[in-house]
Amino acid sequence: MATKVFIVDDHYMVIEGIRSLLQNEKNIEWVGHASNAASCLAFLQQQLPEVILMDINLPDKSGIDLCKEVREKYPAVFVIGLSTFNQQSFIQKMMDNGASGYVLKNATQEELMEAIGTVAAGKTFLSDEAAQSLRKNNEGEIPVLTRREKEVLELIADGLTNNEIAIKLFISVTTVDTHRKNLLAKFDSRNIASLIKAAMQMQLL
Amino acid sequence: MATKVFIVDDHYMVIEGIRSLLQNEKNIEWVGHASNAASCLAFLQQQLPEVILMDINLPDKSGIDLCKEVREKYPAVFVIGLSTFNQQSFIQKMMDNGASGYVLKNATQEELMEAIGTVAAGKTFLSDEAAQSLRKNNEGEIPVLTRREKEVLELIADGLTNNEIAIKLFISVTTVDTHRKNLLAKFDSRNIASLIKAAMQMQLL
DNA sequence: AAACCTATCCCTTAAAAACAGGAGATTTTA
DNA sequence: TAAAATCTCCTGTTTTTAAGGGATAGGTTT
Repeated sequence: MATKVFIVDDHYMVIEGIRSLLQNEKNIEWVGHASNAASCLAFLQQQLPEVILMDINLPDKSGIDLCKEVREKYPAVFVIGLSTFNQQSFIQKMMDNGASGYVLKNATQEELMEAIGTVAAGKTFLSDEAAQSLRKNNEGEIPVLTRREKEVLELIADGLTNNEIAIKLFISVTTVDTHRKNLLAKFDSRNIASLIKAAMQMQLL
Repeated sequence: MATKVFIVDDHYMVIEGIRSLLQNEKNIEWVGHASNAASCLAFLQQQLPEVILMDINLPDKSGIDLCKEVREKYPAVFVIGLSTFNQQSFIQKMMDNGASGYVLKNATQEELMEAIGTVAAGKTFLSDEAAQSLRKNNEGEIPVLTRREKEVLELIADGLTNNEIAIKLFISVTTVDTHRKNLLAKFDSRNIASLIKAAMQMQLL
């Protein structure tokens, strides 16, 4: 029986590329594609594929969030993350949110087929580079930030001083300072400059 | 006569996608593809296409640099930038380095065909989104930094204090301070936090 | 030769951030 | 419900930045 595969990617060229890679495979059934999270969810109400190839970068919602939502609503559907970047932070987050695999967009047809097969069988597939990336990064993990910390971080990155942030959030300057302190600790940064750089690299800003 | 088209992109899926989009077009002749800058340059020594679709992100060299090199060596070859990001800084740099057009990877077949046709005729093609992005960004242009300023900027982003930077570069703290001052002015930033964010967005770090 | 860029150095002052350490109140979660 | 997490606020001290001013010297371009 053919594995039913669905694609979510906002790049037409990538969808075409995957379609072209899979179209002659007999044990793959292409059930459709979506270019954003909303139409993906709409599709799933009608029909359930066995595997979803999901881009990390979607226009309306990040693939990381979409992955979580899909896995909660339809536990039988397996998700393979799909990304241009070989960035540990993304991979980590996708796997944390229930993805069964991760494939880079420079994957070959063989690798893609292997990934789909492995994941459809309920196992985990990580492309070589992605696996490497996961392994080596014990340090450099993405800190878990609270809502307030994220808010403060964004305002800091926008150039506001503690005082201005305090006014904006209706809290005391000392509180802002505490959040700043905790941010520095969580990122293991010496000062705001390196903190902002790290946060940007981790796509937190 | 068919337009000879060559692709440089490190993502196999994208190459497949473009190939699939163009394969039934009679006025397009697919002359080959490369997945990095080096093999692109090697190919050009053998055969010259009329149009190169060039990814911005290549493993060995940025598309921005490759574009410049190709245009200098082979002025008859027109380059269309190809990118996932609709980021003004990239577009700007590509055009500055002699690209004749810029297309996003979510372009449709029609848009891609139009781009190739326009560029092959010696004109400029910018996809709608890219054009918008170029227009609105008179402000937010990338500052021109001196060698020293770049050095200092990087050290600041790495979390060093002025004092540490001074020691590292064998210059006075006041000099570091001057560079910092000039950086803030060039980026029109209020403080280092927003400066680092801006620099990261412009891919200067 | 004059104009310009770059890098270097100096001063002052006020504001801001970093560091240290504690502590009460409210949610979340196990 | 009890423990943990989160948000809140405090008092200090020390270090670093920001922002203003100005100056000199070497090199490049025009």
